[in-house]
Amino acid sequence: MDLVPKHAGAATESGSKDIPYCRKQKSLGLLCSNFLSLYDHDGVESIGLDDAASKLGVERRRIYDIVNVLESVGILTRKAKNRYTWKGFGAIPKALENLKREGLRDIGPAADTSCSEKISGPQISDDEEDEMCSDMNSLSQNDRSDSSSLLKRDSRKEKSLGLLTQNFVKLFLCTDMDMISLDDAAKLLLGDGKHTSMTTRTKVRRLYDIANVLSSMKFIEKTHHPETRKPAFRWLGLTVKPDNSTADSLIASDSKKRIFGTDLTNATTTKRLRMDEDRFKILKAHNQVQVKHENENEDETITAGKSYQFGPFAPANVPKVGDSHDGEGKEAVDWESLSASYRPQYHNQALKDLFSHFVEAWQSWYSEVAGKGRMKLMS
DNA sequence: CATTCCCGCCAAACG
DNA sequence: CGTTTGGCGGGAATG
Repeated sequence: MDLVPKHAGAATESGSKDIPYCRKQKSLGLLCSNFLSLYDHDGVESIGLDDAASKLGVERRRIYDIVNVLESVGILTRKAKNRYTWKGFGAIPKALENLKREGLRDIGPAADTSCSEKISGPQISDDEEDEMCSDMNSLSQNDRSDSSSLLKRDSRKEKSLGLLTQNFVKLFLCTDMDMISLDDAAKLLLGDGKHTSMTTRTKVRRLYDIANVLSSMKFIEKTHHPETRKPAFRWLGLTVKPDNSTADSLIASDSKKRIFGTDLTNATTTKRLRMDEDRFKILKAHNQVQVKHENENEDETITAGKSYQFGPFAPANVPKVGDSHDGEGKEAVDWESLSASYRPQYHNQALKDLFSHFVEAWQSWYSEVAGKGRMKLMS
């Protein structure tokens, strides 16, 4: 067997018409769609990375990328080495809820004792991973007291694609700005306050990756900032409100009502928060970003006029039953481009069916959720 | 030229 | 030690 065909360059004959080599055919976004379509079936519960890689015809490395971001949104969970557990789209709401809560918690506390608190140096914070289950994290703080070990903190997890994804999403869920450019996001989520060098470049690269995946799931969508012609992303997914009545879950938990309530007028200086949120605060102060209040303030339920009517997600059609012929308009999704460029090799045409299934599944899932009236759409 | 972002080297993190 | 995970950045493809 030979290794990967290396990259394009010049299509060295090699039979077959010609492989123009379209970059889009290999994008993470498309791969994500395929991945989702492939595993969103009834019997699926466990997913093997090798299996996924070979079935999707991609290198292992790519699977890690996909899986990491999907896990950040709750669709998957790492079960064991080489093994992931499929949780399904139904797990998304809960995951987002947690992310939002987490995000607000990190930003909320405006209480600051003194005004001079130079938060520099070691970010002791270690983002706990939350999640209700799994997490046998023992407090093994076997530190040798002193004894070197200065540079090298963070077990590396802090730079993970997964965390970046979560923070990126938090930005949308916990902020008032619903249009963010990757560049800004990179600056905001920058875990450092100085080395503004190539670190940002790399971060942006990662954000592009993440954005592609999230876009394929219709969590976000690329747009252009009104004023500036700069490209930015807008959140399409749904947002959940923290608490609500409807006794349903165990544990009272109830009201945390005043979570970061107070008000946005607090000009108090920030305190110490997550390294990333830290930067966020600063930028927030400079710009006019304000944290999102779960207040029922203008519920401007999406103006029914654009393509995304009620469906945060909901791909193409769907509105209701029947009507298989969408009347143009509503550019809908790009199933077109997707189907237009499947895989270069391997005559895979079953994907079309898979896509259909995917859409269908998502739809039913969505209506189920909507029926519960447990979440609320926001823009 | 600038933006997007794929590829895969190679090092941490496990067994 | 081998294997699994996955940062990280070059630089090609695209706009």
